[in-house]
Amino acid sequence: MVYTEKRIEHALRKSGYKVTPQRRIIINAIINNHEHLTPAEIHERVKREHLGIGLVTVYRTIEMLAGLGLICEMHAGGNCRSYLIRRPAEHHHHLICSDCGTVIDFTDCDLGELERRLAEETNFKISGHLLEFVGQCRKCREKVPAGQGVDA
Amino acid sequence: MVYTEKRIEHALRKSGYKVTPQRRIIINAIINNHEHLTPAEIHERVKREHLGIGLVTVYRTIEMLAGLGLICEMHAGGNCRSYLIRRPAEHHHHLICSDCGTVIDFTDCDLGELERRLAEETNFKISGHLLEFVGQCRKCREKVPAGQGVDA
DNA sequence: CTTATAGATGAAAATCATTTTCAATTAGCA
DNA sequence: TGCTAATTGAAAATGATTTTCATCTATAAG
Repeated sequence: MVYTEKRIEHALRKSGYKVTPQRRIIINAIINNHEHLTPAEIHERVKREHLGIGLVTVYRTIEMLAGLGLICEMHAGGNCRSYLIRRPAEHHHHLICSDCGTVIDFTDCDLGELERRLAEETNFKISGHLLEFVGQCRKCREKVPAGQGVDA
Repeated sequence: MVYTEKRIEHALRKSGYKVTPQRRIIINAIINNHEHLTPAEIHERVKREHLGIGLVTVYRTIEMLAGLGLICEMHAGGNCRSYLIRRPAEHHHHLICSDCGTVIDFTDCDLGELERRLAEETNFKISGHLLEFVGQCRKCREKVPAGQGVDA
């Protein structure tokens, strides 16, 4: 299932939110981008279309969209600043290039067995998980002269 | 392998860092704590022993320790503020209670097969991964009257 | 045991991300 | 069309983190 502008607008209305031009522009900026963006980066892009949109509105819209599960956050390697990524809320994971930041999504993680065991051992009711692989994409690997070890 | 004060001090010296009383106190505060702490929380605890230690020094020490791989960061659920956790840099993962914040570590993740396949499919050189389960621990589950759905 | 010095410290200021406040505006229902 | 609650943007407030800089100190060298 792919999130189109229409579908998102419908979801907003269904939850009692108004569909404003600002929100439309912000949503489109996120939809039309295949990388993860910080709120500031989204604001950057959004301003190209409509100078007046304030960063505050970006924050507010992001919060709303995240609350509805229409976008999701990501946590790239070392630094922890929360990045946002355009993506349906479906279950998926990221493979991130530590050099250039390229993100590849994948869906199959096959953690059911581990989750079951953990739940049993710890008495937790597990509601979800975050799985991200970090590495170096081919392009970046070809750039550097020799291998550098990274540890996680 | 458990990180003792001695071992950590040795690691610092080996890397050319000086071992100061402040650093000792900060390291001990982190070692003697089994929960993840924010820099501010570490500062809290550290001040009990030595009023003079500044938050700045906590930040600087944390950065140094993280750089040496002696402590690690964690990324708890929704909000992304970087938490620090006392733990050897050995490979391990977290199971986090979304209500009370309790963290349980586990080491076996069995992602080798998936990692191999991803590497092959994407041409990435994968250097590590982040895996965190989120759920509700028994105590917190018993507190609430009925089940509330959480999605990840 | 001194001494010299690079590295470390702490206070204050600077920076940067995020949130709050509030008056003006507007989407969408009646 | 008009009403009203929701939304917006500017500015201020807040909070976390980093930088600056003068002072201090761990430690290597003598």
